[in-house]
Amino acid sequence: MTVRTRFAPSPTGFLHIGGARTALFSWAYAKKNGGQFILRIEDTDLERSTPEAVQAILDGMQWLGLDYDEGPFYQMQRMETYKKMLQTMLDAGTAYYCYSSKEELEALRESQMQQGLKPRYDGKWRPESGKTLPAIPVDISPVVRFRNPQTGVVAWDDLVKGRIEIANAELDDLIIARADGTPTYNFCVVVDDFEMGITQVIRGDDHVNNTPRQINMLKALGATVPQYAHLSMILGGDGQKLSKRHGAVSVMQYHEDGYLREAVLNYLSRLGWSHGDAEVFNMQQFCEWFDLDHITPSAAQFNTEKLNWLNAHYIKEANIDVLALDIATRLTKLNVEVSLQPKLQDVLALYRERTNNLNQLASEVAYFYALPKANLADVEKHLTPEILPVIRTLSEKLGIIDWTAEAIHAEINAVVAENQLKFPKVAMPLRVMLTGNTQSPSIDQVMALLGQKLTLARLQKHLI
RNA sequence: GUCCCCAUCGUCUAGAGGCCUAGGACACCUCCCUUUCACGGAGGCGACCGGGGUUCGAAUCCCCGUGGGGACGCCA
Repeated sequence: MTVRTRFAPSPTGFLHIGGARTALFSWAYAKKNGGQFILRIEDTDLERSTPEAVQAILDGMQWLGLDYDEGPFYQMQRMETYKKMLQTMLDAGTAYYCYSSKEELEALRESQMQQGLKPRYDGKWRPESGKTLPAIPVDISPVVRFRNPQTGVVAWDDLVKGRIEIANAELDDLIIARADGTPTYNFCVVVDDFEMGITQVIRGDDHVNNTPRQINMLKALGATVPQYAHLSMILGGDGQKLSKRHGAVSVMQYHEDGYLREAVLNYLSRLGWSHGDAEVFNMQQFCEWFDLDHITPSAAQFNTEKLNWLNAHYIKEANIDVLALDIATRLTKLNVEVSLQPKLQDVLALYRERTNNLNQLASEVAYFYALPKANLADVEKHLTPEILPVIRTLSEKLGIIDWTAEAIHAEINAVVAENQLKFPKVAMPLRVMLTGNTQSPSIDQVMALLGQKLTLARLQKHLI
């Protein structure tokens, strides 16, 4: 049987890091096994689903390069199918109408909680042989409930967590269609996973408790039960759960914040999954290696430091033209217009090894295209009255040489020797004057790249 | 409260009874390189939650604690 996996987010917000990892693992599992990966938008919650969120999820998937073979399917467009299935179950007696009001159920829940019981439906409207159902109230439109078995156990061999068994006695008759007739999550999932022929359901840990109910419904429908793999959650850097209020961040935010998709992908791959000592690998390699056997069942904490390290690695490895395109965009956001000279690719070649972030890289190279403003403390510290004459002499000599890093280096060396100075004594003021910074690559290389004209002009400004 | 899940360095993890005086990676520290800051190179610090079993032998298996997390919606 060919492998078919799916990613089924609800469009109530952006694609966050946990969802992205779930999608990544499902995607990789399909790729690894030559199967299909399906995207399904679970938008049956009219209250909270938004088209913006749908778009945000699609954008996130695209940025990460998680392409799907089928979909996106939208559950709201599949109502006919759900209604048909609902009727089938009603006819078969595996589902029934329930006229209990919300208030009634609320009261029930409360009293059960007080008694220290697990809150659950009391089965008031559950048809039973020999049982007389209450009179149907006229003012209540009914919900539909699944008639869950009351005895025995539901068990499955979770591909991540191992065997899990739950007594049916722990389960109650869940609502599968609301009073307005729309089906609920647990029912749609079951119908879709069944009809879409999903073979492995890879999803978040928080669905473990839904699994036994879904298995029971699948069985009631006569469907083959897929395999399940429940991924543990990703905790924030502080070890706390991620939520809208606490640290949950859109994957697109990582793009904004200067991360390369390759770094995010590689990082996410290693969160909860491993392949021996392998740390750095691309997605092709990942798809070859990926398996469910090496997923950790415990929760993982997000660690920005390691992401940064991977980001540094991928910045070094990136195709220089692709990198230049990205950095040019970021420079534009900094109101810096990239000119033809010096070539951005050359600048990046000199700078890319020194950073772990694209935004940082952009701001570090900005001075090539816009006049830098050195901070006062640096100016005072390095542009001393003693050194300025030396720089002036150097500046004059620089005006008449071949503009190569070697020649520049030789000139600096010459003045350093003449004045019996140390190299940094001259290099530092040059840095401040030319880059506005006290940190840069070799100053001779910077000057070579900046060009003779710009270099002399910037020096001149400080020598007046 | 009830049910379910989890537990190796600060963090991500390797580990399927002897290969473990527990390996790798990030971070941290030291040194080297050096034209500043990085990069890079070489070292270092650092963990099997506790207690009982099982076994010749347990990080690995079992039980009990403890701690953490999840679920208990006409949300997904």
